[in-house]
Amino acid sequence: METYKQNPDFLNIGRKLLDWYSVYGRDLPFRKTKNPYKIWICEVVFQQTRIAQGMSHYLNFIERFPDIKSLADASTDDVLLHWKGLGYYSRAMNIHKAAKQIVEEFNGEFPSEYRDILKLKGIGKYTAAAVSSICFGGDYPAIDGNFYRVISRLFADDYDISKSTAFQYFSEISMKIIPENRMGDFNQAMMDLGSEICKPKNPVCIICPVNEDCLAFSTGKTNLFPVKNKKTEVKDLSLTYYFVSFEDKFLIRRRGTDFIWKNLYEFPVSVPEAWEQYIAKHTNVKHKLTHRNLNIDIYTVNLPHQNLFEDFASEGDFIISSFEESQSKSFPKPLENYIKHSAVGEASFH
DNA sequence: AACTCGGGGGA
DNA sequence: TCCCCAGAGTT
Repeated sequence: METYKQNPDFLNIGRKLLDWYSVYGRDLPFRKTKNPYKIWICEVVFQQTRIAQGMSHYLNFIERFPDIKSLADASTDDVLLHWKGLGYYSRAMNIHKAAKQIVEEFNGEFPSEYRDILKLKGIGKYTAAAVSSICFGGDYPAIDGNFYRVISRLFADDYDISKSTAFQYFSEISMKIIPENRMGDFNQAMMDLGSEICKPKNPVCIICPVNEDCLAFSTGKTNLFPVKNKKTEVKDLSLTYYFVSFEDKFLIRRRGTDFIWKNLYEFPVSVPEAWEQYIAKHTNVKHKLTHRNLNIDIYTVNLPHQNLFEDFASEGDFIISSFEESQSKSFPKPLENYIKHSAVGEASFH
């Protein structure tokens, strides 16, 4: 579809968006700074994450790790702890690695060139463009979900945004409507318009600053854009855990770097058959993720002797943890919830 | 180019 | 239920 090429005034659309942003832009904590470290962290926190959901994590993260060096010097557990419950945990590991990368390769100073920013672990085209444009005046459009939606509706463009070529496609279109030297503000204007006005469902077109220019609106077809053909399959996943405890301690172990919940902690996934007699309770936890329906069985194992507990721990390389100690580690959400509501957890509250 | 990685919220 | 959210890494 070539409709957008017939639009009479691309630049005027960009100016309207900037004017709207200067008045109605959201007042967010990271809007008051051009500190590339803070902009970087916020961009990664809010990848595939709503502002309301990630805000407390962002604030806590920045408070605990106020600069690149403090992050580079931190432990894996400490970094993951501040990412606890946020999901997509490789983001935290990548941020940690990138901080070390900046210390080693860029003398501890956040790189100012787009190409250098792009070299950092966990920073892709979108985040590099956002940091570059907001902090260093780089001329790169930050093409994200908001961007796809706004542009595809403006020009009623049915290009499939789930295709890997969509980034390049929408990048070229967007360059036609962006005023010179205002890329940072423009990128943030797109984010706010997409979040507040041009929402995925029920967009508030009546107060949109560019509704006169929007082909999807004028034809009453905003619900048809953007076009996204790829459908994600939801799979079932069953897990079994054993909450092995003795007095107020229980066993935990760090997960591997494969599959889900990379580097987070979990309970033992098996116990000796002879321990059948010590299984006291069975809890079934159902947990929904984006691409998975989780079905988790958790068996409570109360051991009668401390030596059984300690032998099993040392053989299986488990950590004997108290409730308090577990609070300094990052668990998958359903296991976190289980610990919180377990007898061990409740006992520790009193 | 397709697949994988969490969790929460809105409709 | 289904879809989406300030996407990136791996294969």
